[in-house]
Amino acid sequence: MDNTGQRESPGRSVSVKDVAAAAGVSLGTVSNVMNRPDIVSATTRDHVLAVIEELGFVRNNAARQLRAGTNASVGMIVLDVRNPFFTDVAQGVETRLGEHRRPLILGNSGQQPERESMYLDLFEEQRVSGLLITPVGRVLPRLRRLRERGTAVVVVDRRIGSREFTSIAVDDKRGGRLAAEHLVGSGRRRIAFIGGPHGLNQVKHRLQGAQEVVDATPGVQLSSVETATMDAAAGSRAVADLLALSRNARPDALFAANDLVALGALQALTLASVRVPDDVAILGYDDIDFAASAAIPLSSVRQPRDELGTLAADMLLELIDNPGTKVRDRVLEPELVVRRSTGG
Amino acid sequence: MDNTGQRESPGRSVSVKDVAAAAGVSLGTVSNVMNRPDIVSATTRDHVLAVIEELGFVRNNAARQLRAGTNASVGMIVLDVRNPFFTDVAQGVETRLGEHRRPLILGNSGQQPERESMYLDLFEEQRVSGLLITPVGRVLPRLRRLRERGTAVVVVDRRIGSREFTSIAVDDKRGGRLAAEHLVGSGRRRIAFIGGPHGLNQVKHRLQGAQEVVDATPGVQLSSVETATMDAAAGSRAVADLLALSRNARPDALFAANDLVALGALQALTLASVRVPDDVAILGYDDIDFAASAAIPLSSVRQPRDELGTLAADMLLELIDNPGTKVRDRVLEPELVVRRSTGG
DNA sequence: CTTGCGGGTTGAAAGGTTTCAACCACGTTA
DNA sequence: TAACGTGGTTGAAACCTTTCAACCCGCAAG
Repeated sequence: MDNTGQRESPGRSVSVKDVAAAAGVSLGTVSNVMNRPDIVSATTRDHVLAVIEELGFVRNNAARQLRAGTNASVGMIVLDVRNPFFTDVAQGVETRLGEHRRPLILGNSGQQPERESMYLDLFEEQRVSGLLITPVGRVLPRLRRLRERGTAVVVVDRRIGSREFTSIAVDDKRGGRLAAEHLVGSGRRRIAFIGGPHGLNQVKHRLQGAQEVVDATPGVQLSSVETATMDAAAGSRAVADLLALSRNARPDALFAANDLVALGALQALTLASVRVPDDVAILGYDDIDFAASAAIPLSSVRQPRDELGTLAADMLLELIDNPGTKVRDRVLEPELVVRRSTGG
Repeated sequence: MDNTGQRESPGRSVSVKDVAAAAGVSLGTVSNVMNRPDIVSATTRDHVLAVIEELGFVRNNAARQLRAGTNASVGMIVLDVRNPFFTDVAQGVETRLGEHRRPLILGNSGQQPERESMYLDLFEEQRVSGLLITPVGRVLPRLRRLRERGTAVVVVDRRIGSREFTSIAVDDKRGGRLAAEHLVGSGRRRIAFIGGPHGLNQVKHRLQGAQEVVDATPGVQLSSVETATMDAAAGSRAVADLLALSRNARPDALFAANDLVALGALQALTLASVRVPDDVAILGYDDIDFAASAAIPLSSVRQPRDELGTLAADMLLELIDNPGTKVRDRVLEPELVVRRSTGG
């Protein structure tokens, strides 16, 4: 009550009880000041607030959550924080959630199921009120359980086949078709797809879309190099493999499953003095900001990533506020952006 | 006890009490199974684990934390998630923490003091065991309070003048000198620094370093365009301003406070048909992965970002395990990477 | 036969908040 | 004058886990 504040003993921290004592009110009143300021008289309210400030009281969230049973935070598990596509999406989510005073807790699976699982544990134990996830491993049972517990779940950038969970994604098959049509249309005949693992739906569908177009066009062939991850290094390695092929077996176009892979491929090709787009065209996916400023500006299939983020957040908020909302499955359209790497 | 598991009522979730009842043991034993498995007999342990699994019990972290008084999580507040430099650092931190089974909760201030403050509130209420922060606003008092409460604090990528907090950073003044020396050495005479706000120490020191070199070299002048943020858009805008200058007042070299700004500047110059590096040289900072693959590969002052991340994590862990550790102030050395944008 | 010991287990307290029924003081209405 | 609201405030219960002293039981030592 009369200590000088500064030298707070590091052991125990100030609790509502201390505040109540110092302010000469009951414990419940202090709580009311923080949670329903309107029902407490102006004078006591101001007084209590002053005491709180003076004592440096900070509510213990664990206790609050335990009693109240709710946690405002939302968890998000992304595939790869180092991929600007995901940070852009996360950014969109974060700002929208921020408007509703909900913190976003970001977890990075890095495409590893174990890490994804670790973050699921964390969020589940934490009882977050909502979860946004771009799944890697077999997480459907976990998600079901989460939802049974009352956690809102939105699957991002991937369509869960069984319309079981609300999801938002960009039409990957369509993106694959756009890509292939463009490459074929500009005269390419031997297309190589680079990306992986094929277990990821994003990858699979983009490849499928391309395959459809190729199948429908005589004289064009599509091969595929499966990678373990989707970063620039993987792109470079894939190109190394392709360059090992005999000259006329080599592809004349690369379709990369994302821009990082494409940029890696571009670098490797340049290093090997292969001319882009003359000898080989390159087409990426996502249209991250860096695609436009690449050595050879990169053509890419653009995903509306801001929209993806804000819409995902909106759907999640809706689901949190109104758990009865029925499952929705929004699909956004990708868009082809032609630049120099494909001869634009 | 005999419900089919699947149709768990969505209201109340399974608690230790339920597990204890179902397993026919006491509540304390269940807790022991989870926290000190070694002291409980193998048979009961296995049995309890089986029941846990069957009932889908997930410990309530709020209650655990309240009672145990500890939270394994570590919070980190970065300046800008969309800047690959920071995600690279965060990545390093995350993997190192992961090895110690500590989750990392990432908050993004986006260079906005209010958001920084919001995340500080969050982490403080959450009673995280450690905090990594690249500060924007005036947060010293907050940090002091945090530490008084027993939270380990490490300041990242910025040196707090008063050796009050453990910190790790890269020598920004040195970086500024390296940059200026290189530009001056390759014959440039009118250098413009782009970045901001100058309130950020990173920015200020890089500018100071450059200034020192310029001051020591007759015939060379340094001007500065202050920006509100440090993204590509800011770089483009700054260039627009510079291009408005009369032809012979224009700088012949740009030193950007980070690579994003540099890339933005590069794009704007290209668009305006200014030749890089012939008419204007550009030098960035950070050496993010995309610098090398830019249209004109970007020279840059490289910061050892992986090291920054892992060392920061190490220092924090040390501080958590051993709160008495005395304040340290590590400074890493930047390194100049010359590429084509400065005529390499 | 008693005592001591040690591995397992139990039961209850404790932790800090929110919530809610009860209560109070003080006008207002019948 | 009695009954009734009403705006504020109170006190205790409840949330779910961890922790720790106490206890139990079987066995070895004295």
